[in-house]
Amino acid sequence: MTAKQPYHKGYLPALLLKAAEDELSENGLERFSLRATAKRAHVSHAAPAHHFKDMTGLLSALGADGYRRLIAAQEARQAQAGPDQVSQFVALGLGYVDFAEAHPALFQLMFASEKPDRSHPDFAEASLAAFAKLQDGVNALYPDETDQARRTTMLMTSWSVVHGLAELIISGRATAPMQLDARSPEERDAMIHAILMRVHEVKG
Amino acid sequence: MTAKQPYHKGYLPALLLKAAEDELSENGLERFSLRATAKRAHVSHAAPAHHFKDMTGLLSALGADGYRRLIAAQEARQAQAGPDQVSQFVALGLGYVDFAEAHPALFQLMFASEKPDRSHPDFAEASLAAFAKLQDGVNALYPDETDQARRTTMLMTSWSVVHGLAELIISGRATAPMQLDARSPEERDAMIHAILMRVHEVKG
DNA sequence: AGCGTATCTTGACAATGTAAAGATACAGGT
DNA sequence: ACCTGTATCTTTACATTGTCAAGATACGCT
Repeated sequence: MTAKQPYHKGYLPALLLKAAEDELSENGLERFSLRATAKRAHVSHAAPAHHFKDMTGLLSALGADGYRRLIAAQEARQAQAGPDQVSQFVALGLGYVDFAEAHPALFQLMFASEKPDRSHPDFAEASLAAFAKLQDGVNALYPDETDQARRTTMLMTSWSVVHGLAELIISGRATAPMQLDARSPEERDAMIHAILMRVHEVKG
Repeated sequence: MTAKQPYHKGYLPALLLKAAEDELSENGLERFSLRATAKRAHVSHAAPAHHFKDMTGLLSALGADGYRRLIAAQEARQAQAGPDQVSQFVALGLGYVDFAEAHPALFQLMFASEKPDRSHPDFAEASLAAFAKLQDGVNALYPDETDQARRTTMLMTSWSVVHGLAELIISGRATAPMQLDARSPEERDAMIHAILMRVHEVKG
């Protein structure tokens, strides 16, 4: 029984995903390193390749998990929102920004990066589910006979304003010029609420 | 007179910036390489350091130039728009999206990257000028007695929707799910126009 | 013409992602 | 119990990257 433990014990994939996310949170997406991730998981630098082929494979799995947690963040907001369709729809936007603020680097990986493989089954399925949820939320706001082109336009508009707000916040573009960080969470939520309702011309 | 030309001739900084932008356009921001940029400019890999200290220095200069060209794209739209303040404001948004579509990687470098040094004088001045232009456009829409908090909210909203649209387009997130690329430029412009006017409650 | 500085090249270094080969653990059959 | 094959992990190696230091060349100035 020697003191050195030559091999790793435990379920490595989950440990690597956790290590990768910690690495992302601390160093950001642009300084992400596969070897540093392996080191953080107390494994050799080539160990990840046996579970996720590439760095692409690891980041694809991590991104897929991110989409599932994005949906969870939205559902958390929906759970504490009013039952009407407008409140439920606004909750989608609030959860979207919540997630981006809580996991900025992961958010960038999911939406603005070419590192993950978007055709990877796990990633594609998860991202489509998140998109479908947004699409359903928009459709619920309009009667069945609404023109399809108009639906698409409103979907595009809603997604753009929420996504843009999230991007500007996490990239720091919104902090210095307009002290958005000085606003209280309640003010922020009220602003998102007002914007989305104005975009959709609903009275509330 | 030997055939080999040991040293480079010409004004290197401009050549390097051009090479760096070509490199960005072809490979994207995440695969950008300083050595490849130097090779493209037919210079040794250490030559850029004498004009722009770092890779950070080069990308900061490139980003600053990007902001100046972003303003130019907006002014080009303003030149062919109506003289009223609403049309002039909408032109800012159209030029913003024009620039993002024409130079996606440069756009990401400018807004969503930590590679450039945002405290670099040239970069900071150019980015502030672009922001000020947007700010002036929003302020022109509202009378002088308008509440400052409301001004900030409307600025935030306008920037978010236009920036989000640009991000979703250049990252490819808007193409597959809603065939945005299938829409004609006129339809795209009309959509941006309608969105911005609705956000600002102006009649037109 | 000579000197000093700016500009550019060459060489070296550590860090990175990936592939190949070696080492260890483990399951299943006999 | 033992052997064998496979999965898992490590080690080694390689090409590429950004940065630094040192050497080579060009050019302005006196």
